[in-house]
Amino acid sequence: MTLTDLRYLVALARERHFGHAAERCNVSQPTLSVAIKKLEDELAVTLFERSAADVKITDIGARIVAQAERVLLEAGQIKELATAGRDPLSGPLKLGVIYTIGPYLLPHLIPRVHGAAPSMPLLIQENYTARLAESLKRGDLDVIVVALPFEEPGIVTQAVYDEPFRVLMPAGHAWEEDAAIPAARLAEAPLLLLGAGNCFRDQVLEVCPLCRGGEGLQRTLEGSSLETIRHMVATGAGITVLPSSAADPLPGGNSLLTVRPFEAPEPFRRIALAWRVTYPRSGAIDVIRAAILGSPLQGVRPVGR
Amino acid sequence: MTLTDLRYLVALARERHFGHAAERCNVSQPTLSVAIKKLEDELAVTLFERSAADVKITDIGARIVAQAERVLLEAGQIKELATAGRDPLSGPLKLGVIYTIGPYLLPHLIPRVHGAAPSMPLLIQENYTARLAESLKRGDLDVIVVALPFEEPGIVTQAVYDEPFRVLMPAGHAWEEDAAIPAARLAEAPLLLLGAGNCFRDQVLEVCPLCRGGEGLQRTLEGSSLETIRHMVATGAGITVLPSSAADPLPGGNSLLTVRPFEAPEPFRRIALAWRVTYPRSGAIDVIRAAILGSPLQGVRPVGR
DNA sequence: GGTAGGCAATAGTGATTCACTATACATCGT
DNA sequence: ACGATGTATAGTGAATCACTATTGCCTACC
Repeated sequence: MTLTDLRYLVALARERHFGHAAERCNVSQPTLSVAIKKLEDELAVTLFERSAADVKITDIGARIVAQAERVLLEAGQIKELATAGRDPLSGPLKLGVIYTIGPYLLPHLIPRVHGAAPSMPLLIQENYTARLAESLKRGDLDVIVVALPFEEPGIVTQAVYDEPFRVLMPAGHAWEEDAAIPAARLAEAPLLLLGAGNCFRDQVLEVCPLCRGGEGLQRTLEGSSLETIRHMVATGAGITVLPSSAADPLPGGNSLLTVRPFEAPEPFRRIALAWRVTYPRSGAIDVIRAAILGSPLQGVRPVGR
Repeated sequence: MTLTDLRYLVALARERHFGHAAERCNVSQPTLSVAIKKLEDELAVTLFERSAADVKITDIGARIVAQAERVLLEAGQIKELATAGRDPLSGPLKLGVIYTIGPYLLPHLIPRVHGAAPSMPLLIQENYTARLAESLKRGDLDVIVVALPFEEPGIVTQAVYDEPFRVLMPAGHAWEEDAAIPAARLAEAPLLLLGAGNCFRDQVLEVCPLCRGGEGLQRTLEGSSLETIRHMVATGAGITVLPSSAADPLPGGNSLLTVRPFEAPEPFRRIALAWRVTYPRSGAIDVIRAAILGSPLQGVRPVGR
């Protein structure tokens, strides 16, 4: 029993004439005749009473035809689903973003994606890189925004932008005098840091290897966020390092804080998109990338593909 | 897209492993692999993300699998319908009976059929032979009970029983003296007859060709029934001829009427079943025949097949 | 960092199925 | 009886299906 057979069946039930039904199905009369006979044999049921005068459907035949119509209808739905799903910009996209990017990127990203792909709702999760990687591999996420380096088997990455680091200090801080801060100087002040698991913490410590050893001068704030740290800096609890997208928008409305760039070579992080090599909706990824690059993230430098 | 393809599809969605899914479908891994690829090409959609680690279903894939399961479910219903419909004794049987048999046969027939085939309800229509023939050919009826001769293209008949005719007269009638009545004598009395269209009318007139010419001696009662004629005979309006199944049960409880057989050669009618040659439920016809023969129709003689 | 093992994809082949043309067969109406 | 109409059957070629054998790829292990 194939779907073609069922199509022949309902055609014959409608036309009540083998020749006409065959014509409607664009096949020869014997083809349809044989197919119907095969169906009857397979089901061990007489579906039609054939006579020279006309073709009559049996009771059981009528019931089976009705069921066949249902089958064909449902099968047609498959094609419709496929057509609707062929557009990579249709259907939800599960996006993961690390904690230190989400709050600064998403407010810009979401409306842009919605504008470019209105029928692609974003399902967003913020988390640590490691967790995002897990979810991505499991298939719980489709695309993630992380900082490089990021190497995982079966995962491909594409750099999107570089983002320089800034030093954030309370207004009136001694370093305010300097236009740029040397990285090594971080070891001299109480440095507020995110908890372990945040890749940004590690990147900051890489900028200033002395900090790791300089006992007591850096304070780790477990379960915290850059925003919390910023408030703490404002209260004079210490200084910190922020990515430019988080730091640069600040001075305007916040006179309690001062932002300074690092001295060259300016430390920075490279932000990238990552997805499974096998992920088929590359068009969706392009939209995400474009939306990120279209977002007004201060201080960032796009990375050519 | 075939139903087999869809079966492979849902198996793979369940197993998430080409080899296991193939095994479950009793085919080789390449077979399933190719089939899935063919489906994806046909639908122009990626249904699964394949990687060495595992097989992930895409969003659109999951929706299509759900739809495929619906299709397979409905297709399975076809087989169930066929299995249920394979029994010729299941499903309603549309039975037609001529007016001059119905009232005497059906009260016996119906319970017997119900006993022999409880899941075969009878849909009964009483009518003239010509109307029954029309309905039978159109397919509005499946089997009819008629008097022979009955010849129609595409229709086969099977004699079931012979039924002698009787003379019915009011009690005290002059002919009461005789044990048997010669057919020719019918022309001598006011003969009450059914209207045109009733085959029994014609058969009675054939018994006594003189009656047709003997003007005024026979009266035609249009739109009447044997029962009405019987009442009229009881009131002395004339005599009539009845089939034995209608006449023989009478004398017991009706002292106003007298029944006499004809002289040999006893006129009779041959009652038969008729159905389309193409009608597939021969088992149902056998049940009807057996039920008729099992009915206590007085005076009738079964006709061997 | 090389290698073995697991897994899906591909190649190549044979069997089955599908659909065609030509024709036979059945029935009905003239 | 014969022609018209309509379905079934025969016979053939093409397409599809499913198989075995093999390749290619990735991962994980040593």
